[in-house]
Amino acid sequence: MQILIVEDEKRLANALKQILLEQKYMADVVYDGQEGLDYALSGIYDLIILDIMLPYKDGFQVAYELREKKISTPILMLTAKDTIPDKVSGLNSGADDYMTKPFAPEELLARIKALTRRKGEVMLDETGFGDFTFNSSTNILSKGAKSVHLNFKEAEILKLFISSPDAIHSKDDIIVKVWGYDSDAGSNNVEAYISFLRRKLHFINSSTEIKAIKKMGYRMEKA
Amino acid sequence: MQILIVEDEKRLANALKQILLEQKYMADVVYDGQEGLDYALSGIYDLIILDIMLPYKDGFQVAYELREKKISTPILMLTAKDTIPDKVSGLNSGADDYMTKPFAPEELLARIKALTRRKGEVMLDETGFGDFTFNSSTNILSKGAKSVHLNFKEAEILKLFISSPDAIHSKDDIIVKVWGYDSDAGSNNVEAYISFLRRKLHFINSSTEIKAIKKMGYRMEKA
DNA sequence: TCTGACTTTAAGGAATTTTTAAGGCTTGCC
DNA sequence: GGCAAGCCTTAAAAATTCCTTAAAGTCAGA
Repeated sequence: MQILIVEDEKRLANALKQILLEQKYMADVVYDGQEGLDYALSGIYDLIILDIMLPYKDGFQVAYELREKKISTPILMLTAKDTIPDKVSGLNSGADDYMTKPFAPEELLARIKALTRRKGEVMLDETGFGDFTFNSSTNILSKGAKSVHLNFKEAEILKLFISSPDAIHSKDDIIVKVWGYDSDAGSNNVEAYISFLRRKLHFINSSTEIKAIKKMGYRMEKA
Repeated sequence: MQILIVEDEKRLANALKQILLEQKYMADVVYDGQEGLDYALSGIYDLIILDIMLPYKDGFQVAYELREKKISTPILMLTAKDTIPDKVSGLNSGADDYMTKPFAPEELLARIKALTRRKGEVMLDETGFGDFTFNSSTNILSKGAKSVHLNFKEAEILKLFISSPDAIHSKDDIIVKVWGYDSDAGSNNVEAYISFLRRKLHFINSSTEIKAIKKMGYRMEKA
């Protein structure tokens, strides 16, 4: 997850970067509007944190030009003034959310989460269990040199197991969480996917097992 | 972990409750804002899931009044609209997080976990009697280094004995509770399973005994 | 429209659980 | 001792649950 910070108060900019790094986001910092625009146009960012008061080109202008050029990266505007006019201009110019300074890091993180979630996937990044690692933004499962791509449902199920290790997940549970509460998937759907997952775990030579406990569900276990 | 659901769409409300119950949360459901406020004021909840559009009193208002009254229970707002103004009002009115409908159960659970993490208690389903322990989520019976897996019916019967120690359980009792009211299992079924259980207790070197009391039933006794 | 990735469905076989049934034990009583 | 009643154990049949794979369906992008 790449975040661009465009903020001329260096003190604040660095504090922001610090907060983000602690949360395992990658963050780049630039100090004026023009530079911000140049960087943002690369399109590699997942979110832009954009101050309004900036040298050379203000935040409104940057946001506007970005949208003009069809860059749809979410923008979180920062403003020192808590005035309605500013808010409105911010939203009109293409920002997705705004926040007034000063703000609590908590709030910043909540908003970042909200804005980046919209693109679909959650950003748990690299997690793991036992001897493998799983990158939930690329859905790549790997161990050592070997790796394999998981499709959506495989990934969802794996994330379930990773998120509550040692728990046993019933088929109904898995259906509700992965297929949805009003789906008409049956137990065989789960069985099929468990089978796919096992095959892929085996393919990367992981010794982690997904064990079935009859009438109860499945449980992932380290070797 | 007690959760209050304030949601007027009954279908959704019940689905939510279902999801939560499966995760071993306790959940209460109310269908309008006023009632939601009344319940929440009791302060017994660890989390409140609050819809915005509600009869009598909307979610913003409920959240606001709760915070006014110094109730700091975490609030997870639900909104059908994915608009910035809503998000902002939600956060400003005192919500801790919000989620737009429709949502994946996965996401809901992740957020609940995040919001309630502070009190983070995990429930281990370990019980025991005499010299053995029994994990009722994995159905593993163990003593010291030795352990053995119980199948469904064995586990049900053992749980019966553990739940009311020292009681005498008649065969009819056991049949009703484990096989069901209208089953056609006979006393020999129970005898067979008692036998299986004894063998497994012996296998792990437990000195706990299941004694038969003629014409009456069985009782589990410490050595 | 075709292709390729993903998902669902179906079916046979493997593994485990549950039931059934038959014979053996123990106890108490004649 | 002989017998009956109740309980115990075990093997094997029956039923259920789980596994795997192939084939068919679905859907979005080239």
